[in-house]
Amino acid sequence: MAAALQRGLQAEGFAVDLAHDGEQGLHQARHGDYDIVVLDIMLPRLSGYNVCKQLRAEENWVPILMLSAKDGEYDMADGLDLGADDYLTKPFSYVVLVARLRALLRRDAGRRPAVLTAGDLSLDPARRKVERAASPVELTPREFALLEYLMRRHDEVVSKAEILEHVWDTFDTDPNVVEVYVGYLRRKVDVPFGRNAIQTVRGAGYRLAGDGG
Amino acid sequence: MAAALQRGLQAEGFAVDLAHDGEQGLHQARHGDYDIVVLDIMLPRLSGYNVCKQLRAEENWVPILMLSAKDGEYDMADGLDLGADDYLTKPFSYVVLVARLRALLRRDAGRRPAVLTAGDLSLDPARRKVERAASPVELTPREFALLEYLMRRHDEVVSKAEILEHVWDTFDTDPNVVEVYVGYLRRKVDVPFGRNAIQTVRGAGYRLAGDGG
DNA sequence: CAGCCTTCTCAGCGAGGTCTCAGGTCAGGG
DNA sequence: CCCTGACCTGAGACCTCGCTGAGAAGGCTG
Repeated sequence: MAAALQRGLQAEGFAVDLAHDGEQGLHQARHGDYDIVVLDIMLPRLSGYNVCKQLRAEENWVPILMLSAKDGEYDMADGLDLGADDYLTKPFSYVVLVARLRALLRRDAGRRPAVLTAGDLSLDPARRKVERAASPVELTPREFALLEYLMRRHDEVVSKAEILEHVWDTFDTDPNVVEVYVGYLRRKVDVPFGRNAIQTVRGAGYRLAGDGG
Repeated sequence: MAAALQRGLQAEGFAVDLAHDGEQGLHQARHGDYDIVVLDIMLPRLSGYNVCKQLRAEENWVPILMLSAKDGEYDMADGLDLGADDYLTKPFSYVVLVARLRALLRRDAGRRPAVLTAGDLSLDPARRKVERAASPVELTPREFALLEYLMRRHDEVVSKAEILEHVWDTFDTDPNVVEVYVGYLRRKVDVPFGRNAIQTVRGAGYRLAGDGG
């Protein structure tokens, strides 16, 4: 049945990966950056039930649509309690499945956080969180705005005038304040990690290395 | 009354179908793909009570708002136990009805679990109950609304302006009132338990830690 | 009407963030 | 090798932001 679904969904325009047992599926879900997971309860090696539980325990919030036989050991309430986002019992209509998938994808499209990255440096504008090599970094609002601007233009050389305009919203301020804040940033995201992501381009401005320095 | 409601809601921009008895309503709910169902308890042929029960038994999770006379055979707890998502007793204000409908639609846009959690902090919107580490916490309506909003957006930084818009339904109020209520909340859900779930992000707003602080 | 609860305003305070300044360091050109 | 201009940085003044206690206003209940 999985193969049939795969062909059908691919014809629908989805890109589909298939896992043949729970362990493989869990591994793929962890590392594959999927938009959605379709999870059968009855799986070899590790039940869909446990795959779902495990993913949620790891704070992986990928949308999950569960499938199960009607009289299975687990019922819909269990599935939803475990953190599944939707649930279908066999036999289900293929059309219904696709409709539910689209609904889940639509729902999630709006919430998907746009996280900026440069090497092992990441910045999440919505959560206002910055991480270097998976450890959190605390920034003040001004520092955060500056880093966000540099990351949005990573690999480009950005002049102090541009920075003043976009981060400070002025143009006739002493550019030294930019130098000062670049210094603050370096001491928080580069120096403690032995990196050099924020580079000075003498006479031109600064460049944030796209590979994180 | 049903016809009056239909006209009012249509004026409000909703598309409304009307059923004249329980059996017809059940049939329409089954096949109509509605965003929400408003269900009177007292119906000819099949009570609203039984319509709700039947739909849930069929694993139809369309949001249901129940209406009933004040001293009816069934009370609010019965309705909620049956799987209704919200409940109004007659006489009710039309404005309140619309507000609840919108709240249900909004809530269901994410088909989230009925109970919001963040670590050992939990909030049940339907039952208006909050618990920290399994012990109940008493909140005023305003405090509850604020916590609910923060929990729906846990881990995100939420600005005072957003909070004012969604919890106070204004945008040009002195943001200090938010600070005051955040203070109240902390003294009820964080301080007595030695937690720090509600974090200040200076210059940006507040963040409710997803793991409960 | 009295008492209680809730909401909201206000003003003071203290921590933390921003920015200026001056002196130090460094790169590049003559 | 020295000069010059660009950049870096430590120190500190200033001031904004957020927290809090006090209390007024309004509503609900008994």
